[in-house]
Amino acid sequence: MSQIAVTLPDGSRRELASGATGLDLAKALSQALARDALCIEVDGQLTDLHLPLKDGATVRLLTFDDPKGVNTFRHSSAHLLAQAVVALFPDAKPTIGPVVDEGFYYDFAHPPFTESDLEKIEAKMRELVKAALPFRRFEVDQATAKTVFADNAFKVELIEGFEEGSSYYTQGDTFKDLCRGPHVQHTGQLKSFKLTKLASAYWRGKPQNPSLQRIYGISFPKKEQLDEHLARLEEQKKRDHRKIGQEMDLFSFQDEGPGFPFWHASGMILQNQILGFWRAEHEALGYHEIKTPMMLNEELWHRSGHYANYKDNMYFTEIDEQGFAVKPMNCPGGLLVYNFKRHSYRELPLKVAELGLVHRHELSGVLHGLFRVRMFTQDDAHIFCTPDQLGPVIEEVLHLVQRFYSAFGFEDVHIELSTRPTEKFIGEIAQWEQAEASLQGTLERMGITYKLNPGDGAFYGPKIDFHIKDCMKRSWQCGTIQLDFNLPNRLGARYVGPDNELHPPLMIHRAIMGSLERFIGILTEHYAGKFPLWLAPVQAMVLPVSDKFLDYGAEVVKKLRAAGLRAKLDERNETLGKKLRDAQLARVNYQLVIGEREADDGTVSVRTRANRQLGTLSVESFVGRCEVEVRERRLPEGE
RNA sequence: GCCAACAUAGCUCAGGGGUAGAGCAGCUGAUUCGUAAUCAGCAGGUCGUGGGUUCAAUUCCCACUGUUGGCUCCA
Repeated sequence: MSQIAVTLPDGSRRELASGATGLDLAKALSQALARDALCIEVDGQLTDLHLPLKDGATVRLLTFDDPKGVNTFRHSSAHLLAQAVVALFPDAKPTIGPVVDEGFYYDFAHPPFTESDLEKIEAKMRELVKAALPFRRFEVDQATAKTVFADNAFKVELIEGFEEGSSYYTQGDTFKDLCRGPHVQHTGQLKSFKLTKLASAYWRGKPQNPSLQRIYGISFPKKEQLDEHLARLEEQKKRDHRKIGQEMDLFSFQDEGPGFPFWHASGMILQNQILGFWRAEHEALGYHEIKTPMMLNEELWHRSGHYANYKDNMYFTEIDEQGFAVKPMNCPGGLLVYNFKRHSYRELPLKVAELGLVHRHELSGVLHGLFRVRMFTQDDAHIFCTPDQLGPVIEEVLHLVQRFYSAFGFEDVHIELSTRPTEKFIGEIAQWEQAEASLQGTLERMGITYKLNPGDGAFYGPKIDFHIKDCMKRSWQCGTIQLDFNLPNRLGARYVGPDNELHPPLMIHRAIMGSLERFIGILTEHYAGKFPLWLAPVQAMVLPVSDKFLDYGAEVVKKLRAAGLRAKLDERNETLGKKLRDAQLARVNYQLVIGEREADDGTVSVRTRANRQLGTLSVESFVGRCEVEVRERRLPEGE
């Protein structure tokens, strides 16, 4: 047979010479495709372009535009990295080099690398790119594979773990690496890359295994894409909430309390504004707010099951010879309040909110600004209801969550539904299925798109998680709705039904922000510290053109404060330019310049943080304008 | 917790085996200023903590504390 035919994604057929490869197909289609194609999908199987095509196959050429193409590209980049490392450090043993969300990494058995090693490795990689070494695939049986990689115990271990034979790839004459593939055509395609981080990691992630040196990198086909990526990282660094938090005096961390944030006055304004909004939203829906103690008798945590499952993350102490634990969660305390009196079915659904300060002992190495702390405020609520009420209750929470996020400008919300784990779960399967159907039905009725994670639920119930995207396209899991078939039983929660019998209520844990502290961290980076007026710690700075107008300035500030605005007077003996600059750098929403004209007319000259002149306004009309902006919780525009 | 790097003035950072430096912030004074940095002067540090080496340590070594980046992604 001298001809084969393949089907292309658009359904058309293409005839090729027998033995033609994916690359031949790409060449036949277009010059650009021959250059940009990274790998090919043949009957749903990813494979290499240099391999012959099967007659009658359905094929799809993949470029960097396809996520699978990105994967192949970055994976090949990891191999390029390994090749460079081995060339420079012949003793280094490559282990694994997978693709991750932000690029790729490769782990080597080798003493720690230094930053200057990274530069050398990058230079070697560029050399190898220039050489445009082809990737070639070889399939071998296990025994052969073991001889090929006999000098690398890690690879041998991997090979021993494989069910079938294995494959390896060469890049030029001197480098080969065990790999499932596929890979790009040649190293010349892997032009734009950057090694970003050095780290150590354990072989297979287990602390008892040898420690490996991990090198992280990122790569793109085009330099502009790399530059754009690096610019984005730069922007993220500029917006780092730890840096802005320091600049704006929002919070601090002290050696005396690692992982325990100290909230400064400006940061408390953010907290109080957010919580004011939060409370208003909850009150409107008939939530009751409670507050339970930070420390409770250890015996409660045994009964609740937290001791058994969570004690490594809890803080313990002793009071009057009794063991006590600092609460890592609010639910047991909340249930004590629920159990304090008898409840009727007529009270359900009962919605009980708690802004609970919880402490969790996180490993010292994972602490990270406000994003990972050991003490935080959960915007918790527990809803007690009957199974029949589940749908409407969930619908109300979904609306609330979306309204809440949208107030901060988070419109891109991604929702995931996690269902019963296959093993290790409590409760009846029928109960799970009813609840899952109810959650799923509600999501679908509301026309919400969501991702289903079968088996990912907690052992005590299914859950819905909310992920928000910040303006830098980073995703953050914040809100959660978790059904709990466990705790009401463990702690004996009941209500009296219409049948005058006692029944366990269905308990729902839910949070919108998750952690207030972390949410403020996210907001800080999302807004780059340029908070909307309703949140801003300092909303207006009054700037006298000279200290002759300090008295009038004080009068203006007094009026603004009387109207509920957070205003300050810059009393320093500085030039106007200096005061403007400092107010701008302090991210104050409005700069109010006052001089002779304004003092005479009772006005202020208004300049916005976005550097727009609003002209001269009477103090009253400026206040009116701000009141509207605050009431509507208007978001900053184009700053 | 583990691996690595780092810790110098309120902040950002330079320096280096022999009495510690800059810019900004602060204070004092001059200037009285119209939309992103006025000028001059002053003050400010047990160089994270503890130990060791040395005639001498902030600098070199060790430990501790804290911070930073990693520690799920499987050839």
